[in-house]
Amino acid sequence: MSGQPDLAGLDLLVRVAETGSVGAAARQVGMAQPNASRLLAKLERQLDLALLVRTTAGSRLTTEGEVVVAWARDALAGVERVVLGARSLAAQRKAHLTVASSLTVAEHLAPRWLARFRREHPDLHVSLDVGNSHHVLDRVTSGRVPLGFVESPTVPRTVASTTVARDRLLVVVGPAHAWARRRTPVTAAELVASDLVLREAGSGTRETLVRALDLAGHALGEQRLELASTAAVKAAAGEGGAPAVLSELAVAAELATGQLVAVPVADLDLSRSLRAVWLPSRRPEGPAAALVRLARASGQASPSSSA
Amino acid sequence: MSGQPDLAGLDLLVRVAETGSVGAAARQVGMAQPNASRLLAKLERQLDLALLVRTTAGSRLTTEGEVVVAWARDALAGVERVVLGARSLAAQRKAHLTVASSLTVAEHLAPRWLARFRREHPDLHVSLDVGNSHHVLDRVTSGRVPLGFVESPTVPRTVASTTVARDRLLVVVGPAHAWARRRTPVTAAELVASDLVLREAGSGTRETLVRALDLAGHALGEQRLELASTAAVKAAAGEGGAPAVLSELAVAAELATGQLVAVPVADLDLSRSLRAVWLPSRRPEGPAAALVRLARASGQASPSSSA
DNA sequence: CGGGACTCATGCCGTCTTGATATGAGTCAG
DNA sequence: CTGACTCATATCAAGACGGCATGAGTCCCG
Repeated sequence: MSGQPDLAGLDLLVRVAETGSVGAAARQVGMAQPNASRLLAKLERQLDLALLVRTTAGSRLTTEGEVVVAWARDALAGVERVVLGARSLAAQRKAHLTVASSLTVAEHLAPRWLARFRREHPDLHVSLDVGNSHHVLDRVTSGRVPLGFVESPTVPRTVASTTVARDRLLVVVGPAHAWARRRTPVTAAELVASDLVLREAGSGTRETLVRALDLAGHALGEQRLELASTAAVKAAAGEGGAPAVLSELAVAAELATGQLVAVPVADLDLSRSLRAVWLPSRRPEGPAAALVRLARASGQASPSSSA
Repeated sequence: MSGQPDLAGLDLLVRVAETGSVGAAARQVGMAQPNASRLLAKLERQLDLALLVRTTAGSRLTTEGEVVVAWARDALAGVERVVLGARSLAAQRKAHLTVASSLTVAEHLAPRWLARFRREHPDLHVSLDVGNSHHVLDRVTSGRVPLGFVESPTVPRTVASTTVARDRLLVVVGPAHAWARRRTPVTAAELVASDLVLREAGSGTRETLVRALDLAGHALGEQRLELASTAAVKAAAGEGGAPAVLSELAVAAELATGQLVAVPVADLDLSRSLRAVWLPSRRPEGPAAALVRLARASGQASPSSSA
């Protein structure tokens, strides 16, 4: 029924939790108090939950409200990443620091870097210039950007680099696919014989796969289903019965919810490193150096809990 | 400027990425095609980005669009958790399986369980009955719910239990606080002497802290700032200069972005286990057993907090 | 070569939602 | 007891949104 709860409503709710007052929350978002009141009432109606205990001296959360706020914070952080990211894509003009980034990095790592970076340097606009690995290396070597991030297995000798994270390609299928229940690894031969779904040529992920297959003495056939976006590949793999090869970063969420299942693979090395790259003559300094440091820090922060 | 991008717009964008067609995406969400077209145009205007390449034979993503879609999926998953969670809170009436849960579990673990559980059993309505640990144990021992989740350090002998995850309380301060730069551990004595911000009495987190302090031979003074919600505690600790004690699950996101900093603590054991509890006479079976299994599985997966 | 089925965009209209304002009731501190 | 705060309700205009009709372009099949 209630398809989409208002983001403004959730935002408001979180602020009420923080300030203890509907009016104060309304002021924070520049909204008139009566409208805030109405919006919160609507939210409660939509969710069919009593979220707030309104007294004439302020508002307190109910137990349910408390829980919903925690969830809402998470959700709002997610859309904040979209907004911040979109700004970084659009703000080429006003940017003080432009960073070239490959698709995988931009999609899965950059949002957190940007969010954190923004807190440390609120006055600094950083812009994202995203393309494939070739594009990134070109931008860096030509000196048009001081820093880039790529997921290539190797980088040319003309640039300096440091590894900020590791990544691995996974073979995934929908839960209904026969391979989902396989315990013995799939071989490279089986893989090329299957009706694999792929990104179009030029994608770094695809090139990594091709190279790995090549090293194992195999080659992809010509007749493949090629889709325009990672999302389309995921959808095809999940719904339909075809296997796909995607970055583990790209499918982490789907693996967690069981929408996709990872298939063990034999005799193929599908790992690669994500590197920061720069011209040796232009070693990162100041903000750029901070960004690299931050990237490396969040890269290794993934395993379980931190000290 | 562009405060809140429409969720409907992001949803639509993701579906366009999956289907390759604006019209098809519109049909999926039950929206007329012209409106979808208009909404997407508005989204592009708001973000100031060209997301789609519209041909008269369908629509393809631009590079920027591709990236935004990945971010949007994450964000949408976040709000989906809110919606699913809210349903589980509200649906007491129609529920086929009701589970009692403490606040910490409900806030930080339940959303993923619910999302995953929903995929495995789409027809099953599970309802969340959240309260403090005492409440949960009461519901379970009285037989009103077949299963509960608590974060107590111990459980009574009258119930059976299994540990599904571990948790630890952290002392956190805002980045501006003096303790943020401390390398030597804070002692229990320092902690009770500080102007600690706390939840109101009755919170499981607070009781764990009190017990740990008690074991170390300390007691909290009376005059404390008590706030009504975890969100308010976080805000007070982050903005103001006061330290707070919160579950590591609760502050994972803030630690990642640097809004809060964890302070090392000496001579206090602040760890606890999150347990599933049930009556020995009513060992979980079917869906309930599946839920416990699932909880344990995601517990030892990555916290990956993110999204 | 010419339907037919698909793609998308534009223009129009009625409705519903939203924002702004005014006001009243209840609580709390000086 | 007054002033500053809390919240809710009512009202009105402006803007957004949904639905429908239409036109232009592409692709495929007979």
